Amino acid sequence: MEKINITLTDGSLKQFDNGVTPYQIAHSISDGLARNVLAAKVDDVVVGLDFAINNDAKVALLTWNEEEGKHVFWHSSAHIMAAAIEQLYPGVKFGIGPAVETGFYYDIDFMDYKISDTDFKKIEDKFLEIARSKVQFVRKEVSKAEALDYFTQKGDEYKVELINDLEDGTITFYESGCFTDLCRGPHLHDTSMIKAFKITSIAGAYWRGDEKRKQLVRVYGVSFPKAKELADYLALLEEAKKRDHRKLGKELELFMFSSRVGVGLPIWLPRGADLRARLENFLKKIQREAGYSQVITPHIGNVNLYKTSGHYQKYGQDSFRPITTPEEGEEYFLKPMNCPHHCEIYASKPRSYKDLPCRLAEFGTVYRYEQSGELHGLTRVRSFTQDDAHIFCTPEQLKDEFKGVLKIVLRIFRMLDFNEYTAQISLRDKVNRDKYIGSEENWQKAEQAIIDVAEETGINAVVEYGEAAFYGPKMDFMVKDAIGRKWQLGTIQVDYNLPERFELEYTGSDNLKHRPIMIHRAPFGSMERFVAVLLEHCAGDFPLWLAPDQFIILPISDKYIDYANSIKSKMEAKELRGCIDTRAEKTGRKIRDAEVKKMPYILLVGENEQSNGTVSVRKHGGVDMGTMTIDEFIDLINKEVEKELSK
RNA sequence: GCCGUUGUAGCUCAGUGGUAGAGCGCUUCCUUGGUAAGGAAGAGGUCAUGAGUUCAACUCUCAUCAACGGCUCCA
Repeated sequence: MEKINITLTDGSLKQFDNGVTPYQIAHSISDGLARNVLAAKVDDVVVGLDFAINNDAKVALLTWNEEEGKHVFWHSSAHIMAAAIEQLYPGVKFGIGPAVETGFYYDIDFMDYKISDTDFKKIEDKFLEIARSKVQFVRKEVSKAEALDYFTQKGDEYKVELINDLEDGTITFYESGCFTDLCRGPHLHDTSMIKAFKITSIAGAYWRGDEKRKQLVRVYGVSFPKAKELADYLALLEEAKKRDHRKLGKELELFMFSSRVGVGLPIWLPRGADLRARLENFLKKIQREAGYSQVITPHIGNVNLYKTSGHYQKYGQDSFRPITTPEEGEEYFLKPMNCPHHCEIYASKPRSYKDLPCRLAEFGTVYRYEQSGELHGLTRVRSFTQDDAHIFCTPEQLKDEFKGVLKIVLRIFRMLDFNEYTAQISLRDKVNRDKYIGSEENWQKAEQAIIDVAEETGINAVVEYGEAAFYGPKMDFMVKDAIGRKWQLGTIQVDYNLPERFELEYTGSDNLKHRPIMIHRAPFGSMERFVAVLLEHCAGDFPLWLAPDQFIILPISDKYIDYANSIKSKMEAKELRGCIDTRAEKTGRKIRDAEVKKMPYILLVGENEQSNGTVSVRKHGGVDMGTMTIDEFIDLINKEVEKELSK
């Protein structure tokens, strides 16, 4: 028998008979691995365990510990869930059923069946019944005609539609018991490893994501090789709920909503407004140092402004209705973006190349209509404040300007310990380039500049082709919230369109008129979303420089309230902020309440402290830092804030 | 906007076809205390809103509004 060379992930080389399967390889290594292996990657292609390897190859065995292993596991689970549902609801039709980040879903047309969470239990039971019976996944290559024939007969028009889009000769079915599905695979060998399953939610989902087509029922599920892992996962979800910014925002009295004010319109309460102001002031300071000028523009703008910018044509119909003046019938729009206003500022006087770059910054509140079902706490609202700025520069300056912006973004992320962000560079479609405005030369220059800057800065950015806006390439920053949803925060966008539309110019050294390039940028993205994500990130334990209260003073008894007041005044004179718990409660109680309120420093004052002019310091979390003078404590806070700000 | 779930005291939640309950919080009083809950009393609710069924609706039905989980869209 002919031998082939298999390179394993640890770099070791082993010889096997030609036609060896990943399962056999796993088995040759250890019984344990053979029991746990879910799928394999052969030369970077994920395959099933029965895949016959016919030439020298790199093989990685995938277990539950690998994302790709989990995905195969979940994808197979999706099939079993579909099988369970088909048995319980004969005649339903199936759309697609992929694995997702955590678990999987299947889009199903339930025909006349009504389905709700009361049905979950029986589907789960049926699922486990099938899984326990150790059903094998059998791969079958079929011709397009056969495939179409099968699903036409079954009456599943969704699968027929999918098959019609496929090339003949590449179509495979997977059979698991009596359920046959169109599927590229790969799959588990059999269902015996799927030990736990739960339907997590159901939702409507348009067929092929198209609002105009039929809405199917998307059934979300998650499965695990061990029952305990399911329990752990559910516990983790419970834990994550405690970090939810909507819950924390209410508890810490940072912001609120009122349906009487209007849905999706956040209201910042005093403590939240103060916190936001600290963030804004911090960024203003950085921007001042980086040569930005602060501007302020109105919350509405004449409809013609947005006709010039193009926003009206694109968003006019899907936005708040225009505001009209009673006498003249002029139309105004609530500002959906700040850029048109800033373009007007740029255009307000002649500019020389010596004036560039011109950096105009504004914490500009914008208003956008979002569908009611889309609103979500502070992360998706109808009125929000962008930490916006527009940089007008020459093509030569683009790269440095981009780099300058990126530095600000990264500094903010570093300071707030946002280590798990993802950066995405969005470039033009590689093939279809008709839809992009701006010269080929400028685009190339800008795209290259972004790539170079990312490299020089050492950030780990994913490049996505075809994701650029029609007006220019961009770089976005995404951060996950407590439940794992991704939100876009910062963005840096190059724009050739608006300078064109507003006919912006500068006089070059050649005494000719040139068109500047514009960069839109918002390091936070929006103050609302940023604070939401920050709140979830730190679970309400804000860094000291941001915390609404930096300390709370707990008098041991009301004999020491006067002393507490004198300390508070001293600290306020040094621009530290805090409060006093004057309730007639025992110290243990006051400490507990202060801990629950996430007070960074708890200062106990009683007889000892009063007679010595000191405070007893306890840090949030229970660390006793001993007794110190008030000046020492002020110094302690200042040093900590300084350290945080210099990260 | 669409699909599904939910809506009872400031918060977290019980509850029943015969016009409401707990814990926490709040108010008052007692207690004046040393590193995560001292004691007692009291106030507080058109049971989201509107219609319908019924002798009777917080409970059943429908509609509306809002919140929550998704879908299309986006900071």
